[in-house]
Amino acid sequence: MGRRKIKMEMVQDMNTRQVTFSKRRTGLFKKASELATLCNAELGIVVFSPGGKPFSYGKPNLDSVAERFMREYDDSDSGDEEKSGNYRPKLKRLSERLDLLNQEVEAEKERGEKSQEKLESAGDERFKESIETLTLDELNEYKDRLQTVHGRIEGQVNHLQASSCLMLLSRK
Amino acid sequence: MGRRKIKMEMVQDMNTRQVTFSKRRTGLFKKASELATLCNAELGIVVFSPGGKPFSYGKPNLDSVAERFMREYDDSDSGDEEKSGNYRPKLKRLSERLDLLNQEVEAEKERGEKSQEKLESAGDERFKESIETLTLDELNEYKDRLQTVHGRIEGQVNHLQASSCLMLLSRK
DNA sequence: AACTATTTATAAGA
DNA sequence: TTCTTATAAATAGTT
Repeated sequence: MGRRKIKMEMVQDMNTRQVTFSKRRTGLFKKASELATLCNAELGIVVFSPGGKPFSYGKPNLDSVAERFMREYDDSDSGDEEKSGNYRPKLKRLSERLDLLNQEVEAEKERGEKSQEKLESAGDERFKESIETLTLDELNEYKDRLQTVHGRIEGQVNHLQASSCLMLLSRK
Repeated sequence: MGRRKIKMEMVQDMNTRQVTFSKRRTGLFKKASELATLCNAELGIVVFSPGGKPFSYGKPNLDSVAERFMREYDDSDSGDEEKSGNYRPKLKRLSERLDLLNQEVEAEKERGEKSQEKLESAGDERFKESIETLTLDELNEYKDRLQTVHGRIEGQVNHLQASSCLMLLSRK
């Protein structure tokens, strides 16, 4: 892909290696961006340079999450103990978010069961009552809530995913 | 980079999009592999296909990095009780709860599908009876909307499953 | 940083 | 799906 074909092994010369890294990292992120755009795909990349510096790319928002994570992580640069301790509040926050999600799902389950019951009874005796409006409204409402909850869960899971991936990858 | 230059926007045709995704994902991972090899860099990539399926590449690999990450907490014997005993179980619990959430959403999805079936059968009955055509129109219109919503929810659930796969990848 | 000679990736087509 | 190939794109070595 250049003046000459090169062997697929670590570039020996440090300078050349750094240049190669820089060029190819740019190329990789561009490819990633194109894949994301063309295929409407979500993706995240974290790369550590030979010098150990982290670079990241993400669509839609891994970058911001990565930056935030790195910033928080780098803030505690005064020692190993503090660094290790820094994970706890983060994990606690993740845990709390999951608790909230659990509560939402529980509540939704209950609502769903009630809707289901009403729907079933209405289905059985649909000419005895004016189920057309009742069922429509209630189902509609239920559907909306379901969609909302699912959307929220998706968002939260994406955050969890991004955070946990970055935690893992940035440990080196 | 092919017979023709293409616009950098989402490929409209679903089939073509899938093919493009497959080809370019392969290309991206190859580039990543080369970058890692040539520059002795560590990196991780996670991509979600348009259908929400996860693909990942990592050097050395996401699993081993994850295991090392966990092992560091297991091996920490600083006498700090919070540190030595807490993190791994905590992360594991997060993963497990994520699994549960996934199951909950699956259940919700099923419930929604049953509701739709009921609604459809109700619509059929009404058609047979030829009563209250206005309501029948409303029902059919609603059915269309419901199907749209179902499609969206299904996509979200796929995404959630993909995300939780990632969490599973990073636990152990 | 730019520049090109080449290699590599890939969009269409088979 | 997998292969082929004309063409676009990336990049190794150079300036």
